[in-house]
Amino acid sequence: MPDLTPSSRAERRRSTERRILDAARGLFAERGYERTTIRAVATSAGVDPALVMQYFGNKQELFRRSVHTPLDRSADGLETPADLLLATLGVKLAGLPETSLAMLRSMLTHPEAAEAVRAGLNTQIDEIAEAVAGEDARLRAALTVMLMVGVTIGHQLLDIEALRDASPERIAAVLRPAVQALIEP
Amino acid sequence: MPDLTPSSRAERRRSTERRILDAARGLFAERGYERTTIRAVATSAGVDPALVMQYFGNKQELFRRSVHTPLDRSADGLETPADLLLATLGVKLAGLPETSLAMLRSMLTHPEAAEAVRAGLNTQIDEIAEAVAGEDARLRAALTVMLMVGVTIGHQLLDIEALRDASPERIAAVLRPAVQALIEP
DNA sequence: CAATTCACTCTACAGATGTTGAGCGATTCC
DNA sequence: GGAATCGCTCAACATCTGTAGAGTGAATTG
Repeated sequence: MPDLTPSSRAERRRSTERRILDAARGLFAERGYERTTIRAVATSAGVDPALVMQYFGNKQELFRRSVHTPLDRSADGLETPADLLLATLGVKLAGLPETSLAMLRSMLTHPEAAEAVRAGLNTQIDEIAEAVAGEDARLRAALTVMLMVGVTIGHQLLDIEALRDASPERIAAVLRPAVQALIEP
Repeated sequence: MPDLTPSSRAERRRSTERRILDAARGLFAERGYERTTIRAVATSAGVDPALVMQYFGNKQELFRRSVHTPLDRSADGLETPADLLLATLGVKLAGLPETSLAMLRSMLTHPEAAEAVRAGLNTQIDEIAEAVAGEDARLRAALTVMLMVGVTIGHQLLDIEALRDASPERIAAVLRPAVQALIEP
């Protein structure tokens, strides 16, 4: 059912590598790091488990590569002039990229995911803090970011009804005054 | 080093059961469900792994019992008249009970923990929604709750610097206007 | 004090997991 | 067209996991 052309060796390699990464990313996002097995990834990619190892060496590295976002600046290191936060939240609620879902899902139980998320969030916090005046700038930025994270978790990972039933626009609208209260002392 | 009195059989039983539960709770809170092994719990409690099984039947049940909060109403089913939210947040930031930490830690990767947390949060949301007027009551309540969860995760589980360095009072103070903006349309 | 109960440990098993090395067969190179 | 390359699979490993059953010795009971 995929492409019928066996194509060249190099192409095939890239193709299956991508299939493995896609499968891994999906499973990491859905189940988190520990519950995702090499075998499950291999099966989902239609490949032998040993091949996964050959390609990525170990599970850790597979996770890193799955979760790596090449140039997608909007994914995690967003460009946030204080109020566009809500726009990017809209994006997040509409459907966070699987790389981010995978890291969010694993961040509480997998040390490396935790570190990656921590680093990403701290970057965001610093960026936002610059746009905020006052002594509490970093604190306010951090609280704003964790508000976004909390809402995202409730919506995307925990599937809280009250959030699932609301449109991203409505959520953003309700959230706006709260965000303003946080970043505009 | 513990009590030297071997005491009665019944006492000893309760005592070691509590030791096991304490050990389990601590490990679940620290590592989450999957990374916590029966053997680690047993070792930490100074007991044979088989005894843990004998006492609790299986890991799932051990988790349930570890995480069960007997009468601690302030833990998760808080009594929230809309503004006392911040007071209870203060409690959370000062040090969430380990039962809650264990569930929070595991909620993204362990289905049963997810369900328990979802149920607890929905209860909170309902309680808060009653105190909020307007069409968006439940949505506003949900966003408020997820704000709290987000901040708690950042502070307790991810150890975000900007939050770690701030006192609970300061956090509550900065948060107040935002919460008001959410629950007072 | 003899019999029994019972908290507790030892040993072991079955299954899953990450990981490895040998090998096969088609593609590529000269 | 023969040799080398290389994507890929097979079979197997060592380890760790949750879990079960038999047994032991001290507390309890009559």
